[in-house]
Amino acid sequence: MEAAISQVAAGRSYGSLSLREITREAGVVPASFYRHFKDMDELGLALVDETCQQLRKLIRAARTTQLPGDNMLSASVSTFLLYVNANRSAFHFLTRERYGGSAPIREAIAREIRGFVVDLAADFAKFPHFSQLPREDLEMLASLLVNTVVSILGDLLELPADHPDAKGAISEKLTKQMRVIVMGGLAWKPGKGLPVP
Amino acid sequence: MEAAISQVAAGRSYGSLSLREITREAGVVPASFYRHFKDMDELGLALVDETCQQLRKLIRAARTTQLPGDNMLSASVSTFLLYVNANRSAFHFLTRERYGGSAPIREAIAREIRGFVVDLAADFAKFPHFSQLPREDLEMLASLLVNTVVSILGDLLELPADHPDAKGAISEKLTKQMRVIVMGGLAWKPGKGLPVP
DNA sequence: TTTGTGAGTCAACAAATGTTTACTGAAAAT
DNA sequence: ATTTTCAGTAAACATTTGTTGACTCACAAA
Repeated sequence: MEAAISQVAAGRSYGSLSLREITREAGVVPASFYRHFKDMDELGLALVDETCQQLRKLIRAARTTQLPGDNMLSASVSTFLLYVNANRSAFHFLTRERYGGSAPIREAIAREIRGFVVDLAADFAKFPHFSQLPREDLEMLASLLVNTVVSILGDLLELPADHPDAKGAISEKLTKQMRVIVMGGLAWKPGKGLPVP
Repeated sequence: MEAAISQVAAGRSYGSLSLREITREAGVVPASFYRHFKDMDELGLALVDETCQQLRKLIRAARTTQLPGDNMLSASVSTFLLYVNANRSAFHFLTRERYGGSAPIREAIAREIRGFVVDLAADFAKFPHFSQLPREDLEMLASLLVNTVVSILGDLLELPADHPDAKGAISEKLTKQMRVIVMGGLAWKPGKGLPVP
């Protein structure tokens, strides 16, 4: 699994990796692959599972620690970006395979993201200001936030691993964008988007 | 080129396509490939160029036609989604290769997106309300919008080609998200994101 | 102590792949 | 009318690939 993920982090797409390349990098004979996975697809799904499990752990930890406050946004952003830097290859894998992978892999990742969105919407509902909004609107706001983070994540991973000033600019940009979304969300009134004939 | 793009639209990633598969689908012998491209990389870049050129044409047309107004957002969203449906395979290619492709392909697509962002920021600057903001903030808002559209586009393309009600939901969601961003942008004041020690 | 089992090796296989070289014919340029 | 160019073909090549079956061997279970 490490061999596969490191190849992906090095710029290859998972679908173009050959079984033999992976076993070669793992220092093992090709036939050994079948002792662990029946398929390349199975390996891919295992990788999605593992990386998402790690990520969920982080989110859960952040959710219990974080308390609402003034600089909540920039604090969350910087802890998130720190975590990303500590796990670049995992995020590389998820980012590249989110749309680039095979159908089952894409579905698995989409499921995870949908899960994050639902959880985040539930968090929003705890704020008095948002508690009145219908679940649909909360999820629309949550997915806007998540998509923004994911987009910026993609840009971040395209940078070489050590490029501190560009990273600073990106983190600042993400914070601003989240602030825009939050302000827009606070101004949001439900029912304005109904189809008008 | 059509052969390659249709394979990608069918769910394969470009990097996993073989030269022979492409010539086979094109109804041509493998050696003929070299009459047109020296490399698979060259084909890939040609595909990026072509699809982006088409897209730029649409944007330019929309920019001269569209006039600011009440339902500007939902109008732009629905024309855009119509165009996407008329060119699904091109967008499939761009979406899948944006992060999944080889380095030169990713760079080419990133360049195009940056171009869109800059153009959109220039459009924003024409509105009296935005004309005061620094270019950096305008681009931050523009990229927020573009990233949101691109994210939703990814979700849309995962749906089967004919699924009208889900498409309606997605278009409604995108319109709402853009409205949130615009409202947040209107409330935005520059200089609040400065580093506070 | 015997027996299983998990993880690995070796050798082999047909199939598929990228690339080259020499050849063909139609259409365009001269 | 002749020549050049363009796009295609045919055959061959050395590699690489996925997968298999028969084997070893350490170590845990019985």
